[in-house]
Amino acid sequence: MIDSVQFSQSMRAWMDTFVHRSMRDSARFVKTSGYSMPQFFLLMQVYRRDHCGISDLSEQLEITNAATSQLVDKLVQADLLIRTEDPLDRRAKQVALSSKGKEFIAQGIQERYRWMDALEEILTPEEKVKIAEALGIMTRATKEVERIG
Amino acid sequence: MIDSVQFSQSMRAWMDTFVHRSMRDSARFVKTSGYSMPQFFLLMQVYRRDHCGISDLSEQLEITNAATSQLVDKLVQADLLIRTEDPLDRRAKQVALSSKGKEFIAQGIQERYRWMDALEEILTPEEKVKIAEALGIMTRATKEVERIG
DNA sequence: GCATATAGTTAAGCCCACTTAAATAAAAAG
DNA sequence: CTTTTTATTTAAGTGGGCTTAACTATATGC
Repeated sequence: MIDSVQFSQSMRAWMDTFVHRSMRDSARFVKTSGYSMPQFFLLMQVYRRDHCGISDLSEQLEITNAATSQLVDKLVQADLLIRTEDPLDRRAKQVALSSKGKEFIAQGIQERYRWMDALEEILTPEEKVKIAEALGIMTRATKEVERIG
Repeated sequence: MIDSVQFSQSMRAWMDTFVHRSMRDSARFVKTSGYSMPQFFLLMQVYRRDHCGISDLSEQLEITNAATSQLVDKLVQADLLIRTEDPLDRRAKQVALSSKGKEFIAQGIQERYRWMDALEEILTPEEKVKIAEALGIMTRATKEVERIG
């Protein structure tokens, strides 16, 4: 029981600070980049899936196909996305990041990692080992949860 | 050196899954709530600071005072915020969450914690202890970083 | 006390994301 | 081969967030 309480408390405290930080940093990065949040989210989706169709994206982003199509179109025009016909189904389109798009996302992720470097500097080696182990456990567990339910 | 590599890798893997999850969950919650992301962010800011002025919020959200004023006004009308005159400086306003606003934010945070409960169920007691310790270290370190630079 | 700076609001207007409805075109079903 | 379903696009229209510019009201500095 004590384990659970400690776990919950430390987890919540961590989430509060971490979510706030990552949201703020992402928002700042996107704003200075000149692109919009919806555009960024869409690009992140494509990044995570490597390539995908319009309907996939609509489902993930929970917007209509029409909205996705328009959003994608702008990003294609901005040279961040490449849109090609799916050879197996000529109705469908395959969307993928262009090199410019990849670079953009890479920057966004790097931005996200920036403070991690700062964090690393003030941690002792023993602390790092502990954290690495714990995060490994959590990442695996999260994937497990995602898989099950 | 090996510590650092392991630390970085586990940290990045964790951030990837975690940021994605929390962003998606937040977006979904906000969408179903009927309010907008900017409104949600503003409310979260107020929540984090307990109460604050318009200019404070503008600075945090990196938008103009005019935008903040309008956003706040809508949230006051929606009964999520309470706006009062600062007694020490009658030009300034104090903005705080109403009970409805508090409830809304509480829901948002709870949503964020929901998967954590699922996570907890599949972890062993020993794993929980390790994680609690590691997250405690990280939360303190993050605050330290924030304080310094 | 007067000039200036500061906190916030209001108004006008722009842009963008989003929706619905209609259209196109290809695949699947019968 | 015709009908129906599926994937996407286009067009029209709505609403919201944001900015700039102008305005009000209070505080501060000389």
